[in-house]
Amino acid sequence: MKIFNTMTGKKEDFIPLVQGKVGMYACGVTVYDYCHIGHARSAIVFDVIYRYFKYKGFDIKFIRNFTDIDDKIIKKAKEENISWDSVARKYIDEYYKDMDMLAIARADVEPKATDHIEEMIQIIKGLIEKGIAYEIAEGENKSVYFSVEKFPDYGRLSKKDLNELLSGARVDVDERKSNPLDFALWKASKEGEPWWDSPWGKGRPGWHIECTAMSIKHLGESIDIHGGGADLIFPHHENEIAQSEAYTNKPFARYWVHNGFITIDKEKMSKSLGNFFTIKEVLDKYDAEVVRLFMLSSHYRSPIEFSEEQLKETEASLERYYSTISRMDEFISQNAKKDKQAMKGSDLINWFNSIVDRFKERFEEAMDDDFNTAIATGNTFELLREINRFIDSKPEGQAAAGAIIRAKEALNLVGKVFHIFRRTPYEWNIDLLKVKKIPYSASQIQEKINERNSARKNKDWTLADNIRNELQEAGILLEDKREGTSWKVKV
RNA sequence: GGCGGCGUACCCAAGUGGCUAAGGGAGAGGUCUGCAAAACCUCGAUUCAGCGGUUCGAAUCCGCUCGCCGCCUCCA
Repeated sequence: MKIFNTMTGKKEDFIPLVQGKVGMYACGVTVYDYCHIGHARSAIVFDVIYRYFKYKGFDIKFIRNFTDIDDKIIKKAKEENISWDSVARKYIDEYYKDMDMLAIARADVEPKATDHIEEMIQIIKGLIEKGIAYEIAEGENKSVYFSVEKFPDYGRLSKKDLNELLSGARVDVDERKSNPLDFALWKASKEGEPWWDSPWGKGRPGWHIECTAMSIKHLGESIDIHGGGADLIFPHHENEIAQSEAYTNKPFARYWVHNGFITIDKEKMSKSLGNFFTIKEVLDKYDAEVVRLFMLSSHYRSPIEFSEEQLKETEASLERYYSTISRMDEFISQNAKKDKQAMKGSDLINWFNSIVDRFKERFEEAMDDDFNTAIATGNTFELLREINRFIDSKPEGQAAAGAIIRAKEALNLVGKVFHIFRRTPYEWNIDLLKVKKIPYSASQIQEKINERNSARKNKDWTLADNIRNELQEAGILLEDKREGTSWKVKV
């Protein structure tokens, strides 16, 4: 297995600290607002990485935290005139609603920063004792800063040179800090702000220290994988490394994994630019599976240009998947009971079986190569074409049905790791009726179909076509087949 | 200004030294069909931003140019 490591800028063989085990930490969200689809991407990427490690038989422990105390949360609380912790609670709830919709698995531990104040204080104390952190008085209380100059490796992850950072510094120059790049481990409480008791009086933790504390507590001093969005590389992850390694004298994380951004009109989606879509907005118009597949159809490190057009294309791809499954199911039910005498096309069946076997191998090859979900999705749609070709060649009998069953299992393998392809074609269409707000229920559609079928029996093509058109205008397509008429939602 | 990345068909997107440059969407033609849909078949980049170079051989490595983006400040 190869993983691209931000630290070295290269793909490296994945060698876990303890054989067969993986400790992985992903930086979660700051809970002060609804999540946007950039958060969704990060969540989906690490969800699939998590599921793939499990699929490969690793015993993985995955931690994803919540930053539940922070300037933005405090600001939001003031604006809405509610307490900071009710802001945090509200957006944690909303986060879970979004993630459940997107079928993101829960991490093994989902810790909150404010549940680890004591651990953070211990680490900060340790850093002060080592002379790497220092205190600054702020009235009755004190703040604590990390001295970047005391950590020689500072800048290694983000490939930044301390002097160059300084010369181009856009950071606030605080005269009391010994270096403008020094960052807060502990912030003295200002009037009206939430606070915790500490050796430095009333205050609250800085942003970066929480991840150090939670990572060490839940996974130990050294872990295998630490990740998050690429915008966390600097300063957040750089600072985490500095504090953690200065404190433990051990390597903090072996592999640094960062997902790329979502862009709108080629620009990074961000709150400040206002060019973002919330997860809720997108899920109001598109099925969650469409969003997952959309994210996975490009490599996790590439930027993804987000647009409705892209989502529609992905929706069409999924439609292709489900309509193929529908054909497969029909084929299986028609052939499963036929005896061996009825078998036709055994060479073809062998050929097809070998394609399916190769597909399974190629799936792992793709995923083993830095989680290349884009290749894997490409392969999946190639397999769909092979399946359709196989069915079109009209093989018959149990062996043919068996081959199709094996192909379905192969698709389920991808579905399991990507956590898509979870429904039956019928369920997919029922859900599409809802998401596309089509004013017909399944039973109403069936009534129309029955009505049309009697018209067809009487060769009343005008009435039959009128019914077809009526449904089509509502977004429903009818398919006449030998076995009868079925319907699906037009995408 | 410093550092990093990207530029592959109409659109999206893999491929990072060597079989015919995956796959999806859109388009054109065909088979099938009462009509349609689906599916399948065929067509579509002699070419990978441009220009040089290395090599028996490059979209893939090196250099330069052009264009775009990100980080350097909170950010998934």
